[in-house]
Amino acid sequence: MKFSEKKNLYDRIFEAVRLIPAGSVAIYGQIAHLVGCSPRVVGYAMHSVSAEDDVPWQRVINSKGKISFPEGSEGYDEQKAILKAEGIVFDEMRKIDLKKFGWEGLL
DNA sequence: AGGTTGACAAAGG
DNA sequence: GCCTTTGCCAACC
Repeated sequence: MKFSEKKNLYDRIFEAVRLIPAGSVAIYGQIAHLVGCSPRVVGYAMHSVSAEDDVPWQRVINSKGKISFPEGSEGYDEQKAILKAEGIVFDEMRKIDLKKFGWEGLL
């Protein structure tokens, strides 16, 4: 029994994202694998998340280790601020070192 | 009911 | 290392 698969797919994705510990980040593909669907759906679900939801969507980034928002946008700035507050470090290219902060999942 | 879109990923050129 | 193509699956129009 992994997650509440009785719920909708989005809810499963949200739960998976909630499992990400502070100070770590996960890529879409990882979440997708956890819930058993394609990364696109994860991205769509993230966009569907509301501020009222208790989902740390900011800890979910793309496989390049970068924030999936266009730089200079509100979402980008906010997400970067939160991640920095959680201890995530950005390099010169504004990328996150997945070697250190990459979430190992349920490993 | 059907076509398009999407905060993506992996492989190929 | 960058751009293009393919796969992917659910939500949205």
